[in-house]
Amino acid sequence: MVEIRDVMRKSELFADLPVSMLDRVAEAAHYRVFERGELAFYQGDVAHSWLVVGSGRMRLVQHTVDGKEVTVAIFVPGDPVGIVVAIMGEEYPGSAEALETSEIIILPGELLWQLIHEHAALGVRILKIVSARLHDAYNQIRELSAERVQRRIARSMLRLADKVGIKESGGVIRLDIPLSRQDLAQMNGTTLETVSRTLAAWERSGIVSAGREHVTILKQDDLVTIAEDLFPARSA
Amino acid sequence: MVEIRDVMRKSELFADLPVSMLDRVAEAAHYRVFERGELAFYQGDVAHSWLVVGSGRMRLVQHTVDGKEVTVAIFVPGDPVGIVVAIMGEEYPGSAEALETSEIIILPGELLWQLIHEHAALGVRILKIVSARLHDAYNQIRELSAERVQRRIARSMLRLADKVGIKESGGVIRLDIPLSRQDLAQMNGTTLETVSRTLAAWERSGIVSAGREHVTILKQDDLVTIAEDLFPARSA
DNA sequence: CGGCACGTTGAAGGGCTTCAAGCTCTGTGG
DNA sequence: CCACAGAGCTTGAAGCCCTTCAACGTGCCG
Repeated sequence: MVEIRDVMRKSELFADLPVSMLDRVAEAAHYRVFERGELAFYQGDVAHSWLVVGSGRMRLVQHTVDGKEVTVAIFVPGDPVGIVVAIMGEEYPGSAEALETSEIIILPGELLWQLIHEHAALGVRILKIVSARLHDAYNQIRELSAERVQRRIARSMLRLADKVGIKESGGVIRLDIPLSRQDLAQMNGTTLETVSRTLAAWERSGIVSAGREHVTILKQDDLVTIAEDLFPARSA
Repeated sequence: MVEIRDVMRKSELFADLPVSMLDRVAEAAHYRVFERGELAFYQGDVAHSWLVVGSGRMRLVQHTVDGKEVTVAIFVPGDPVGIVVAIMGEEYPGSAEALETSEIIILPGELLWQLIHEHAALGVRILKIVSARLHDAYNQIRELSAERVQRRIARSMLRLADKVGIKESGGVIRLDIPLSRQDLAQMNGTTLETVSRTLAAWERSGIVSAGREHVTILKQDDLVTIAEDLFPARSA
């Protein structure tokens, strides 16, 4: 079980803030474990509280009118989730779902409102985080608008490598997250069949090694080439 | 020519803030006119300053590796542009381009940094704006991931109606912006030909009236139906 | 060891892109 | 004032990337 203070110390959000402030946050914190597939909050609900991921992974998922699901963001330990809407009392922009068993710290939005007014540096810290997410979102919009599926999948895997990649010997990077074809499809606006075919092709080329809900990057450079380079979608 | 104080009063960002603060902002402000197609800042540049749109329209555009352009956001008078990255001194997430002759107020990022620390409410105000944009971006990601071109175009036109729509008699809404097929294509991740064909179909159904760089919504309800409803992409 | 979720592979088809050719406005200079 | 150039737009045709449907493996777990 994670320690609340420990999570805060390691989080970009709270690191180096006055101890008195951390005390007040820790005091207001609740702790809960979410199992895989459980939702911590629901798209459209009015946000009174927000989360910090203690351990595990969560994703922010949006539902379309015709029942599809789209993953718009992934969160790892230390990341705040739903923080801005909780400050304002607005609606959650998506549902928060645990990708695996996750320890979550639940905090009231109101407290944050007070703390920001007392300590503007905290506001700047939050701005920085939200700004980075907006940046990511814009990049994702560009990719979805203009790029082929294969390239989008390559990019998302490289992003995942940054977030949850574990480096092993020989430049091999294991993605430490349960990652089904369906998950990759939802992150890239495609179907599980297309992901399956793409991964199979990459596997034949020795670029990745893919198992059940699990992917390992063998040749990162080749993946970067696919993601960045300019070849008009030839099949591998 | 717009008055700086006037723009600030009407802007969501500054409205109701202390006069002393507005004074300091106005003092640091520069004024410049950008003609259609001119860029106010460039994707990837380090941000030292940010903008407020005084009059006209600007868009944030990203460039892909293979030379395509993608519009990720549109800004109208009162909107701040590049504000968060300017506070932090990070890189602009895209280039800011004038869609028509626009009066722009240019402000240093550093000043904002100081003001936030003196007056936390300003930070909250910025947070609110950025949060709304992130929300928009997530919605756009969902649409691009899971929805057909026709529906995306319908949605973007409804959004534009909110932003720059001028209501005329009989529920008719004129989009007050130079809007070419190419522009609509770049906002929706498609091609100008597809946009042309879609608009032509809608025109035949009497839903819109489209001219050279100009669109008017005749039947908003029908457009909402296309954007929200669940019909499997039948052609009009 | 059977059930079920995850994954693979094939085949068909369609929405969109791409390429191409020609049209129609709008502004401009002779 | 008119012609012309060029940007914006239309329309057709070809084709392909990707989705969709379908059937069948495969591995995990109770």
